[in-house]
Amino acid sequence: MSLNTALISVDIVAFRLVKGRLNVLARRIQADGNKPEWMLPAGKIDPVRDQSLDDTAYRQLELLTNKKPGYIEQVVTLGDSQRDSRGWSLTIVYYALIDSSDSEQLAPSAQWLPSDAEALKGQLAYDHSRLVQQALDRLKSKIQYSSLPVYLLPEHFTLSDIHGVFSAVLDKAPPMRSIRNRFLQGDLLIDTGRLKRGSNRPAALYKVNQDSEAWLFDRLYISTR
Amino acid sequence: MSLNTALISVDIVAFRLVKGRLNVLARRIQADGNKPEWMLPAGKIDPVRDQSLDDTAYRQLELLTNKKPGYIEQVVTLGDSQRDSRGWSLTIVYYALIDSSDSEQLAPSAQWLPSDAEALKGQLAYDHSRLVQQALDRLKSKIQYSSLPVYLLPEHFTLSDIHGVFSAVLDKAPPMRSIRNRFLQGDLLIDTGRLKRGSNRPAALYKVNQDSEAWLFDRLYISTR
DNA sequence: GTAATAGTGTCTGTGAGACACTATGCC
DNA sequence: GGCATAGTGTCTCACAGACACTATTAC
Repeated sequence: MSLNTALISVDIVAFRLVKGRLNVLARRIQADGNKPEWMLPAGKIDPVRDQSLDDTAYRQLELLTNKKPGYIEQVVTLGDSQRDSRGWSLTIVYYALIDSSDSEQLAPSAQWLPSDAEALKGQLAYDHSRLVQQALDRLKSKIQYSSLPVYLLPEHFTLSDIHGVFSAVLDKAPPMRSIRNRFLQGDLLIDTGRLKRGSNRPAALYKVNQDSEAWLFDRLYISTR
Repeated sequence: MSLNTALISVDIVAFRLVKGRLNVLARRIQADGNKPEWMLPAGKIDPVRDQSLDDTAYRQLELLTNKKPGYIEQVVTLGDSQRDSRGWSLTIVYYALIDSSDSEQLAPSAQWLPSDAEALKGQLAYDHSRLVQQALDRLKSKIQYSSLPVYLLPEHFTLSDIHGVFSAVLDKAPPMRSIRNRFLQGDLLIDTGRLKRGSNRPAALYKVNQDSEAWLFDRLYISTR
């Protein structure tokens, strides 16, 4: 049996908005020569500390970010004989959405990299740019019929901020009218009563209603396809 | 490290319509005393024969059905320290849709069991009834916005047969009018020109357009929620 | 006041659902 | 012919999208 536990890992694609752009969390690795110098947060299952795979994902991620992400979801498990030269390998891929609050305590070895597909290909080791692509595909799909956008925003945000999430993830966004209608229906958001003041008319600041889980709508936005 | 490869398995929840009811494929195990006597098709990765996890799933399933299923999809990977008394275990769960053609060559140890949740709890060993539930949840959800129903039908089928799939899976179905509008749009189905004759007006027989993959629609049926 | 962004009113389009209707087979 | 199931016509409803409109702030 050439499959051993050294080749089982949980890899996390953590997304975050940095200056309005979608970024991916990466960890520096010892660069030897021309090799790419980054990898995704990843690690082995700790049979003692981890009660479940979700625990493994949370633990790996928190090692770098020092806080619990607002949303994680398993994407897929990949296993094949090609990806690792040592033989059969098994990778459970997660993605995580990190809220873009100001305070952040990243580990020194960690850094946010723009999620641009081409750039990542040159920067990420192993087949990690492919894992990012798969996680991104899922995010791009799910953002269109769920409340996921709010998990990329800070605690308090405006409806325009949601528009910004769509732009960052999909490079296009539904009209504000549609975002408004969708996100203000139900008990999804709570109006904090506070306003975001800028150079123009202030916008209402909302926060997530913690009573409600990530919500699934029953239609896709069409303008984003 | 108490996690070893003996505890990695690929488990398949294969669905099929038997006399209009949703069934799940099970394999007989040596019953010792009062224990349940069935388990899901499952097995280990064969690092030599399997190029990928999908291969493992296909191989395990074909051992029992002797034919390739029309549709498989990975549901989730479960890992925790509770499910197997020997320690940490990892299970990659797939579901498969088997077309309900007449000819079938089941292995002697295999049998179709009604997918009724309560009944399965008493019949399936380990936590397999929970795996069925998770696969069924996915199927119930996805059937509402995809062309999956056709993968549970024989090669030639009528639009009423699709209605029957919804009834079997969800215990309710969209109106025929809606099924018609949805499934006859695009190039999803091909009218074979043949008719299914019964005691009443014959129905047009359709087949799947092999050019088109499993199709995703952009709205859920509402009557099925 | 003007500029700029927030937010509303309302019309159109699409597809699900309701339901009455017609069509075509078996007996 | 009657009956049963197949299939159509068409109205309503819900929600995405388009777009003109009003509202509220900074300056």
